[in-house]
Formats: sequence, structure tokens, C-alpha cells
Amino acid sequence: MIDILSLKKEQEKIAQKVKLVEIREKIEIIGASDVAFSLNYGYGCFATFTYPNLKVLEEVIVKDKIDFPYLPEFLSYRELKFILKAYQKIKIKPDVILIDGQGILHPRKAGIATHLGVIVNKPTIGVAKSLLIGEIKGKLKEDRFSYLPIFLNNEIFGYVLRSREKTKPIYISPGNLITKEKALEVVINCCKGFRIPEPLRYVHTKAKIARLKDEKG
DNA sequence: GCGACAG
DNA sequence: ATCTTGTCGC
Repeated sequence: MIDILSLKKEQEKIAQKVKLVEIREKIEIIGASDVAFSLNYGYGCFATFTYPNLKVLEEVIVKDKIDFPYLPEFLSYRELKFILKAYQKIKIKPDVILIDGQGILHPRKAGIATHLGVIVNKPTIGVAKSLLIGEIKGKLKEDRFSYLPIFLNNEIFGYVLRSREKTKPIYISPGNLITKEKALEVVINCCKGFRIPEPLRYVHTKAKIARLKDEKG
């Protein structure tokens, strides 16, 4: 049985440790991670890239058993074990990390990007394909890279970004150790013609390939 | 009770 | 997320 109440308390504790400060280090290496799932296993990929040129530096794949279901607001408890395991195998740690999902744009300000950022004490950015919580005032322009702030209690928590023309936007929020403005800037610099920023596209594909290969052989 | 609901 | 073929549009 899952103790939702204690998980919520843990998320609140995570949120208390968040620091949305100006990123200290010059961004020269950017990392990204994603997980692909089969019935019983998860395949996590973590990769690092030069920034802003986005050339691959390192990539690792890990496989492990799934031990938690998908529950909205508790994505971390399903996916983070794979991401952390892969992160630990990366030799040269990145200056900032992109994660599929929310940062502080979360009911308890503890989305998966935030959760990761607090655990590894690194700058993280949440890049989600849909909104979990938050309010967008007005209509987002159709132009590429047009964006609008996302509000939570009348305060800006992130941005909705048209990362590609004629496509649904993506939702960006800082995870930890970075400002919302810088998070938006970094993501824009990673969008090279597709809706999903390149580093995340890469790890998403690699994780899926790892799953498919494992299902065959 | 009803609808919403990151991946 | 995953299950899945062709197909409309740029």
C-alpha cells in the first residue's frame, strides 16, 4: 500500500530545499535523462552534451525493475531511480540537467526535475509536454519561440513555449539552482527544429531503443 | 458525485 | 508511458 500522505510530506520537504538562484557555473556541459518502460522493467538513459553546440559527450543506459506505478503528482517515485542510477554512471557531471516533466510547476513545488535537482544538488530544468497545474493568461502566439508566463497563485512559476511552429507548446519550469528566466533561455537554445529540445529527444530515443533491443535478444 | 490528471 | 498503419501537411 502506498502512503500518499508521507510522500506528500517528503515532497514538501524537498521543496523547502529548493534554491532558485542564478546559475553559478558557466554552462559548458548540459545533461538530459529519460526512461522507457516495458511491463516490468524501466530503461533509463542519461547523456551529456556540449553546450550550446549539443555534441554528444557521454551516454549511459541502465535497466532495472519497476517498483512504483504512475501516479499524477508522484512521477518521481516511479522514474527517479532509473535516472539517478544512470546519472551516477556518468563520469563528467553536467552543469545543468534537462528532465521530462515539471520542475516547481507542481502542487507542492516538487516535480521530478526539482526532486532530482535537490538530491544531486545540481541545476535542473523541467520540460513537460503538458501542464499539470498552473494558469496561462492570454493566448500564445503562433510564432516559433513565442512564450508566455505560467502563473500559480499570481506568481510566475514557469513558461509555456512554442518550441516549433504549428505544434503544441511545451511547459518549462526551473527545478533547482537556476532561475525561471535562465531555464527558458537554455531550453530555447536546445530547440533545433523539433518540439522537444535535442538533449531530451536524444535520450528519449536511446531509452526506447534499449528497451526494444532487450525485448528481442 | 464529476472531471482532471507530468510520464 | 505503451499499444499501433496509414496518412495529411509542411
